[in-house]
Amino acid sequence: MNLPEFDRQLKAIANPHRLMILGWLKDPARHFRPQVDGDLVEDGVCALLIGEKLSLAQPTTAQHLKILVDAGLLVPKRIRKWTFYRRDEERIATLKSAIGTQV
Amino acid sequence: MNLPEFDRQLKAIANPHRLMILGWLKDPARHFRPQVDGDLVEDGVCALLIGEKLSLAQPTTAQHLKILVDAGLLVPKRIRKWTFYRRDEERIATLKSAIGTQV
DNA sequence: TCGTTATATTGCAATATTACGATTTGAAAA
DNA sequence: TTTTCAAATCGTAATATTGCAATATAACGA
Repeated sequence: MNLPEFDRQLKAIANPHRLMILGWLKDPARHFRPQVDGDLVEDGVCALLIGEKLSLAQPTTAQHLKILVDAGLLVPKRIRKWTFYRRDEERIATLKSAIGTQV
Repeated sequence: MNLPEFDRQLKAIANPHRLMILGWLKDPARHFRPQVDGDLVEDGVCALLIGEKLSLAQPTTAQHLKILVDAGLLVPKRIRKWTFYRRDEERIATLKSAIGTQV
């Protein structure tokens, strides 16, 4: 893992709101109500529901989600009008492993 | 672990210079020349040597070290004129464990 | 096509972070 | 006591982060 990416990922998780997003997405069905289009687990959670739970303005939520996507920790999936977000468990596992060896 | 402290620790490690400090202090003898007062492993590494390796100005190095100490990841020890820094392996292990469960 | 809904982008303000020079403090040496 | 050296603190500049309002874009529905 190259250092710039590692650093970007560490910065991505070093924020309470983004930590909450990652936590909620571990078990979407437990934290979000069912969606019409897109399965909570298969496709991920709609940005609207995440923003609702964060109690932040829509652009701010979008910004946090972008940081997590750019860090490779979330995968976005556009379905119809919505963008659903789910964890990239493989990248997250790699990050944790890197923290284990490099910190 | 309360969230403010966890967040402070994540922010502390989310910086390339501070990551390097933590990395070097894992095996001080490998990365630093012997010191006159204070054992590299027992007492830790002198701030001067750390700053030298970072190629940063003294106040900047002191600031980085303070952030790591405030996060509980480094332990400072004043001996004579110098302050030596070593890792707090227990706190670091606790942090890694928290990342494992919360990220 | 026109209006509505969901998301993304832009621009901006407030605050935090990172860096440095200058100065102060603390301990030791002259 | 005075000087010297290591570290800490202060003040400040440059940059990054975090938040929001306004606006643009994309996708749908009438």
